[in-house]
Amino acid sequence: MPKVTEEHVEARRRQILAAALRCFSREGFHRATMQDIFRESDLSPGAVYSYFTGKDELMMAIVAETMSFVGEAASLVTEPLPEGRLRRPGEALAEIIDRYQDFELGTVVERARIFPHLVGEQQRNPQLNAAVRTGLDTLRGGFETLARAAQERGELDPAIDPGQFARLPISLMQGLLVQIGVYGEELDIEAYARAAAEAIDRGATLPPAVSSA
Amino acid sequence: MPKVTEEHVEARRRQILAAALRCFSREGFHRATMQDIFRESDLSPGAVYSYFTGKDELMMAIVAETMSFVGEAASLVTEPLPEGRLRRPGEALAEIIDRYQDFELGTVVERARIFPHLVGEQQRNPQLNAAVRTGLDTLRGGFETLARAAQERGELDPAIDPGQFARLPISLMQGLLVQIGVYGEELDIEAYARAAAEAIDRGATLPPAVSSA
Amino acid sequence: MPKVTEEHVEARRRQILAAALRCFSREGFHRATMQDIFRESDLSPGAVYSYFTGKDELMMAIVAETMSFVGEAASLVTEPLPEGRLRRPGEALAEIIDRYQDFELGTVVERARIFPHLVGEQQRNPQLNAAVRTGLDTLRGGFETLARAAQERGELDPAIDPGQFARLPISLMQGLLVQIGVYGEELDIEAYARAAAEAIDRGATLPPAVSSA
Amino acid sequence: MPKVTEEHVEARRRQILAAALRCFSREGFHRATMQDIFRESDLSPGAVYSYFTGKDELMMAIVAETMSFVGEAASLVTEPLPEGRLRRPGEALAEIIDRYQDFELGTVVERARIFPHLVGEQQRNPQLNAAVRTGLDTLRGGFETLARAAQERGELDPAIDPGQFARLPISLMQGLLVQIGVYGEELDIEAYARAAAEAIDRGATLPPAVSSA
DNA sequence: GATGAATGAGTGTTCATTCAT
DNA sequence: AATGAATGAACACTCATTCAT
Repeated sequence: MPKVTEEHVEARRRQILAAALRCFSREGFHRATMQDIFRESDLSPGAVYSYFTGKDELMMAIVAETMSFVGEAASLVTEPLPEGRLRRPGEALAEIIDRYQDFELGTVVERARIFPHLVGEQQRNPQLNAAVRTGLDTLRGGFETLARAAQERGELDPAIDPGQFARLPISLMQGLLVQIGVYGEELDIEAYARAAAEAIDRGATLPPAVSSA
Repeated sequence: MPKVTEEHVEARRRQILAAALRCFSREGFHRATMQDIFRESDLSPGAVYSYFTGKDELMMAIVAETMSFVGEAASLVTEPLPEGRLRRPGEALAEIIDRYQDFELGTVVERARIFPHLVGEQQRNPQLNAAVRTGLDTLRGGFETLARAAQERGELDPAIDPGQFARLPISLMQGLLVQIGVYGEELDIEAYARAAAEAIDRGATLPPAVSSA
Repeated sequence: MPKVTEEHVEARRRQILAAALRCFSREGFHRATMQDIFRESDLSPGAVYSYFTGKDELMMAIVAETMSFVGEAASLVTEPLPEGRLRRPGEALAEIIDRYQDFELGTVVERARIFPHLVGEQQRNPQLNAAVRTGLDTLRGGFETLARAAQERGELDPAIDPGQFARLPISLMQGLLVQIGVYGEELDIEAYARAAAEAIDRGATLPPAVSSA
Repeated sequence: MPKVTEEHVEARRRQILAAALRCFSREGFHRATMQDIFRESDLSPGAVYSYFTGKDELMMAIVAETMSFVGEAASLVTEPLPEGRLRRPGEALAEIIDRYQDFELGTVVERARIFPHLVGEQQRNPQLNAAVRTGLDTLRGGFETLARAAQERGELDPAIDPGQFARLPISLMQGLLVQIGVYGEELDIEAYARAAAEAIDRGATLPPAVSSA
């Protein structure tokens, strides 16, 4: 029965990763101990080590899971809406934030609190840095495309440099994560998303009034 | 000659803090070892320990120095310009970014790379979290004041919630730091500052054209 | 099988305590290093630290074991003999010395060589000092009781102050330990015990014979 | 002026030794730090190191000073009284205790509290052990001589083994030091000395009354 | 002579990992 | 497959000692 076993293996890996996420998000990658993870997962050292080669692999698995969100976000950004048009940049940002809340791994606050540790790790791991750059570049490229399209539609000031502009929604996402890390559950993510989308699409929200004139 | 000694002490402390900043920003607070700092500072363990009580104090000194920038930024935000008017929010953001580059401690990239480690630390240290919250709340309050003033001057859409809006320039600063962490020297901070200021003040840049009409 | 595990734990703790006793008795509490104890116990640092929280606990465990002898001695002193009478003070002292040799922890010489280190520790640790005082006060109280009883039986000069007198058998025990520390195996403990008992009970053993003459 | 300098040197050495005694007696030889001694002596490291080669020499100087008391005691024991007779053993013990209180080095309690540290040191330093043995053997030899003389004078039970008996006054001195270490100033040394002398000379104090009859 | 900043070997302790059961 | 006792390299930190001033 390879299938049953495989499912079991996958379940165990999930159980361990969930425990690792909680520990890493609470203490950081380097301060969390394997003991913490053994305790949090209710598993013995031997058990954990039979599913992962060690702490590094656990870290990287958490990192990969988190980064998969960036990839998902990047593909979401440039995907046309059902009605055929591309999203406005702020609209895309709001949707990314929305999806972030439904992401499967742990809770929103836990995921947000992993973020600075991921950045810290990426700063000292060239391989990881390369992966992050690629992900961010793709995402930024997507927002740049949306910005150009919005400019073409007359929804965004044509004087704006779309390449620089495209960094801003990314920053607003990153800043959101940092602020969730600070304020926890108290932060109103929906309100933030609306304000952020508005600010990014501001040039866009007015012209409709103009074009109706 | 107390002056000479005091200067010497201060110089040594600077030397050690600079080394600590480099180490912490490269490796993170918990991964950087005291040995790293001894090596980086060209000082022996005993020497370092005669100026600081230990790793924690070194961390906290770096944290405090970094946080002092938040305080400085907060007071800058609400300070009226020479001509008497308050800055527009984006204008204030651009100036904060500007000042950040002139901050005395280490290089811009080193300071930026400390940022995620500071966030990670603050997430698990309630005392530090309280300090960060206070700092961010003050800064946000400042931006909120600027936003209201801009609305009163007719430069910002009155439909905007100034409380939520005020989070955005802060996010744009935080996102900038994260992106410097990723892209290092390659990131064009000036261009980012211009784009960020524009986006925040967008409602403001158009009306002049409108009012001139 | 919790029993097996519990036995194993207890055995390991004994093994470590025995090693610690040898090290502490040879080098003193503060000069003995944990490395010494790892070597002496044939255990790794991690193993030792999984049974004891650190050097302090090891010290205190040795101290407690040693002090338990004082408690045992105190209760022995005032316990009536099978034939119903109380011991003469010197008799009680001899029995205490006797029991000391059968005490379970380490060898007689090792235990004796711990003694000055225990005294040194007690001199700078108020909590330990309080415990030692209590123990000694009880023991002295016991000898005082025996002295009064001997006086009543006409075996001890009634001019003697029993409170002061009661310090002397304690000193003879302490002095024995110090001299074992100096002379090691060469010291004839039995002969010492006989001489000490005689000296303490002298008023008791001779005068009856003399006065009857 | 070699004389002035020599005096100065001697004064400085005294000052340092006094500080060292206080530190060692408070913390023990191995727990007291050189920093403690610099602070206690109001001298800089360099100053202390120009009078003593290091901590070991300081320890040995304190030890020597303490041991010189043993030598003094030994010669006192066998020295005939002005009236020509030898002291009774208990009489000699009382006088030793008396002299101990007038000893020049530090206070009585400080000297007493050095004692266990000295014993601890002697247990691990063969050279020091040899010196202590020699001192104690001489002292014991002295008491043995007094005991034999007392037996010859009919003041001490001839059945007593003078060799073993001679250990007892030494133990009573050692026990006194230990108990001063425990009880500090509260211990009534005079009362202890009287009780101890009586116990040692017990056979002696009664017969004179008998023989005079 | 005197100072005290500096050294660096050595301390107590932790924790990722292994492997006999 | 699973356990958890055990390992040992690496860590933060201390302190006896030196030496440029």
